[in-house]
Amino acid sequence: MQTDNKIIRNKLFKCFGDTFEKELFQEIIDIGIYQKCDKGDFLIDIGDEMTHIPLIIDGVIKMMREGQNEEEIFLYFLERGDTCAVSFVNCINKRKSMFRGMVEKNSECVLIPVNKFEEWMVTYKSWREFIIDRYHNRLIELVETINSLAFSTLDVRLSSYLLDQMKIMHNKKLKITHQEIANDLHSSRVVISRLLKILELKGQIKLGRKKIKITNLRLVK
DNA sequence: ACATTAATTGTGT
DNA sequence: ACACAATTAATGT
Repeated sequence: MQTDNKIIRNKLFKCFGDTFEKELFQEIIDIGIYQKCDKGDFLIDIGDEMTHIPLIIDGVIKMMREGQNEEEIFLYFLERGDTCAVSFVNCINKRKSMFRGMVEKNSECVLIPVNKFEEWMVTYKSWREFIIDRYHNRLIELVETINSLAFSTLDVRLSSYLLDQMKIMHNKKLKITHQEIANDLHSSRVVISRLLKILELKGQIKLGRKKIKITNLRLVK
């Protein structure tokens, strides 16, 4: 690893230590490029060439898709132990990224060059299984997103969005504005404000300026 | 500490 | 969806 130190190694081990066999883990240490990114950075943007695969060892990445206009829609989060699974296929085919990955919470990752990625697919069973497993998970998440887009009303989507945020941030207090939620869900701020108010009146959340506290939120469809 | 401004949220039509 | 009021945070003096 280029920026060598024990802390990174330990973090990496915490996330992937029992996923990968020893030799592979050592290779990751040797070859991987450590990168820190701050909130708001783009880890990957739509149209970017994929040259590396990130293994996320800390923080949260928000993946989204952009429509024709300028609007974005939230797809799913990546957290520690995850990797940008969709980029695998893009890498192999030398395609450009379909998604945008924005750093939601200060993150750290280790970048693996594509050629190593392909090599390890053949040489390491644990790598192969890891990739397939993560790809599978992404697919499930995407199907869930599609389901909710197609069949759920906005209030249900909002509730599940809040629960999602809570889970990924490991915090019941969300620092987020109504406008940001509206952008993610492809709705308008006013509508989100109203739905949030209803949730507050039901006693499921507590609203504050730039923050939402989740008290008793349940998903009832 | 106070006044001004900007950003965020609430509500009626 | 739009308009505007109300509230709160940020900044300057």
